Amino acid sequence: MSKKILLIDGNSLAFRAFYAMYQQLDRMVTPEGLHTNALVAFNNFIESIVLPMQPDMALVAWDARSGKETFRGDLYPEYKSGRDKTPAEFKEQFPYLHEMVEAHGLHNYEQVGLEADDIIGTLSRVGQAAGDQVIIITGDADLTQLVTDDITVKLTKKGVTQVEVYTPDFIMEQYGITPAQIIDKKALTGDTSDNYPGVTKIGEKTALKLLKQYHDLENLYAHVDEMKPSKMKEHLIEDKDIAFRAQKLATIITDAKLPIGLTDIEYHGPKEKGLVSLFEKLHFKQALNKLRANSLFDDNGEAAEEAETKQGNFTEVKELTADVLKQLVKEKSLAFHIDTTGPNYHTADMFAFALGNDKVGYYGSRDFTLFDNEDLRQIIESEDIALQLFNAKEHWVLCHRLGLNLAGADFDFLLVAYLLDTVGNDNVLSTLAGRFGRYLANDEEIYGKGAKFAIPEDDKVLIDHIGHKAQTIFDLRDQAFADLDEHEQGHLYNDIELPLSFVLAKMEAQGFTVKEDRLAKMGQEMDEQIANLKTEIYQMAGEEFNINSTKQLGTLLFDKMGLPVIKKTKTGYSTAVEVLEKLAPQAPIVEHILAYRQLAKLKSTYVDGLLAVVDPADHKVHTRFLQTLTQTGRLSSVDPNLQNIPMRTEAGRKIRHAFVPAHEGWEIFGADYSQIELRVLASITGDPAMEHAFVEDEDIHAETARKVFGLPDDAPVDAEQRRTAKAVNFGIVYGISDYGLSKNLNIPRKDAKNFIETYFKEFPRIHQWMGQIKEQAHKDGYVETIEHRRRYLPDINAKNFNTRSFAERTAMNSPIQGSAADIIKIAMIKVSRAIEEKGMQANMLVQVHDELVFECPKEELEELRETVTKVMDSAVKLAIPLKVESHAGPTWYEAK
DNA sequence: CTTCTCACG
DNA sequence: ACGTACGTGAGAAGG
Repeated sequence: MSKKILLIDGNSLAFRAFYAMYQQLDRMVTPEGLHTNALVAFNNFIESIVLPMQPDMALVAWDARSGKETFRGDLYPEYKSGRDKTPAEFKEQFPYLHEMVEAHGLHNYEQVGLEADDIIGTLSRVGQAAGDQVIIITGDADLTQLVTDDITVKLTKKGVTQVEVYTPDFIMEQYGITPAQIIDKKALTGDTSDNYPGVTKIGEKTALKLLKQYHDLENLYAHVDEMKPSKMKEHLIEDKDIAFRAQKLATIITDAKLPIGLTDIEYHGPKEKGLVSLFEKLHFKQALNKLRANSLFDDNGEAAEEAETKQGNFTEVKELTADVLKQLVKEKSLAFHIDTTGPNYHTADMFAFALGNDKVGYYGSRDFTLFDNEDLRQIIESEDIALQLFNAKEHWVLCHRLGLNLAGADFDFLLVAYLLDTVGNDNVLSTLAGRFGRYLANDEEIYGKGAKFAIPEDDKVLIDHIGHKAQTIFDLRDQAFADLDEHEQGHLYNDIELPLSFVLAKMEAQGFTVKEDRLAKMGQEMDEQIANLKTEIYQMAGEEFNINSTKQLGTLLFDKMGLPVIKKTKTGYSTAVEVLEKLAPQAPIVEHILAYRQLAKLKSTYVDGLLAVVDPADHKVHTRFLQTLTQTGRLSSVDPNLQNIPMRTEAGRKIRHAFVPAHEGWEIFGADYSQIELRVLASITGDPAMEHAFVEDEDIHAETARKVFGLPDDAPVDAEQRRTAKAVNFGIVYGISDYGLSKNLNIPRKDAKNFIETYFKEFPRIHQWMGQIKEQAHKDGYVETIEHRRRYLPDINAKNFNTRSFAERTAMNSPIQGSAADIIKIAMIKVSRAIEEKGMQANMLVQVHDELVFECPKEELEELRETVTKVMDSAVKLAIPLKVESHAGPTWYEAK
């Protein structure tokens, strides 16, 4: 019977693998310092291309490691010379490539005196002779000369997981020649990568033309005298020897003497133990998890053993009943978890929950009427039963919907994992558990995703899964808390993030009232203006097109109207605001397009977008503040995003008229920190000049202007100077670069550089701190805020200048932005407590990074203003005073 | 599902 | 020489 024989060109694929993931080189390093980019890509290649083929025989051929003494070297000493030296980061991965091949159940082979091509060439002919089907995978187009009806070559196209299939028909279609003629094509053109020449001035196009006419090299030279006189003819005659030598060099050996045969390369599938040990060595966490997930269902001996130990992580999950709850209510500590049908826990359906601990075991249920059970209510509401959770904020809201007040939260795995390491935090229990070496099935595997989402009918599947979640949370508690201690983050977790999560939960549940009719009316007015603008734009353009399409707009402005291209994007012309503003003086249509853009944005995002998420039951929007997303410690807000409601332009700011208090006779009150990031910077660095400016409550941008423009202390500063200084201050906070500043201010880079140098001279401690924080990042691999919030910077020692520079700017910016985030978080907790203690009715509604928004009865306004200002002012003790400004009014529009 | 643009701090 | 300002989320296009 015909067998499937797979022959892989190891060197060319490994080489491709290395460069396919070259961008990742610096970030893919094991703790031992081994680069793994080629290994990762090669593993992907085997898993996605090789395994699905299920070959009967499989071999990976390598060029012999010792020297290149092949016949080709004898024939032409320059063969393959002049190549760049193999990078050390690639070389060190070679031994593991061989081990990986073995572990996947493939065979390695190399032989002195032969190249990988020759081994593949020879074995492919052996296979063909035996009547088998041969598949060759390579990144080297040379091998296509081996193609026949029984031998297919798959050539990697992009990276290593996309291939193009070469058959005789395909080659004929592509080049108009047969596979055998590929050798003669190379005889004529030579090969720059293998460093041997062909006939002078003959490239691919000419070679193909000649081969179509004369079929092969021998015949061509037999008739070369009959050719019309031409430069090409002269070159052909001149370089005849070179051509025949190139022909020999290009010819892959198909009859080498090999001590191995087909029976030596039989494929019997991957060797699980080998893979596990290799992946552990290489710290391939994803690959390991995948392996473990699959082995649970695998029934071959070796894998089953593996599965047992993995399943041993979990105890049996039982059905939760009222009797069980009688037992559970006596426990001091319980893991608790609810699953919902979607990420928006304000609206998603709850379909299963679990409770348990290591002593009494784990219990799951789909029956939410159990939440009427007194024992369960006590478990959730009692301060005395410590709850172990994944996302405490979500569970507070879910319990709130069930009419319960969640209390006694002890461990929030999501929050702790985020504090330990913000990088690669996908907010999914199973992946975070993986970070702690604990396997758990993905929700996606159990429930599916998107349209395929379905709650399993089988209790065994559903109840087991949710029970295992509870167990995972419970089991990881001690380890996670120990890590937290090691990071000195106990205070950050216990006194800031965990209490904050309940402050946020209440804000979310409270919601912000939106006057839908006001919004709708604004929408109508906008629609009219949009329609008018559209007509004018079409008229000016002389045609109708989709103004929202950057592609169509680009065609109009740059191709049809011939306006100068200011900036390009990856895919075409940029039509961003800064580009259009530069074009506006040259073409009146541009102003209209800008106006259209602004209105279209406001209408779709803020009018239609907001109306779509207003809860019809209470006319409020209930955002979710994501507490474990940003890399700096800030919050983010989704569904809707209440942190980017327009403010900077009057037209946009009007949207805020629609945000109103929940009750008649109430007001909206906003309080914001003035210049908090610069104050934090002044405080951390202890810079005397900056400190002085803040202590004296000077205009900081004007003060900076005097410094960078060398003006006397009390000299007046004009608007332009202040604007420039403001941009410099922003730049400082972002981790300044002359390039960035020059772009922002639209000034020559040299001038920007001057500003920065002067700035650093005038604020020497800031300069000093910038150097120090970078150094610390290089040494430790992370930076910290005033509350020990940590941000890891895996790219800080990258070889690539850009990658490294980005990490360095981040090192400067994160402690500043993050410390400001720490401060307002502390303030939020204290404000919330103060409101409660004073028995005030006010509600905190939104946080916008340096600003808090409240609603309160009019009579309470002054007390609230006093309380909030005082608490925010004194939230933390800094060397620099914090300053709070506040505004109030009937809507959010006035409260800023 | 990615890219571009634009809203906020 | 390199070619970047820091942190977010949402909507519309277009493949």
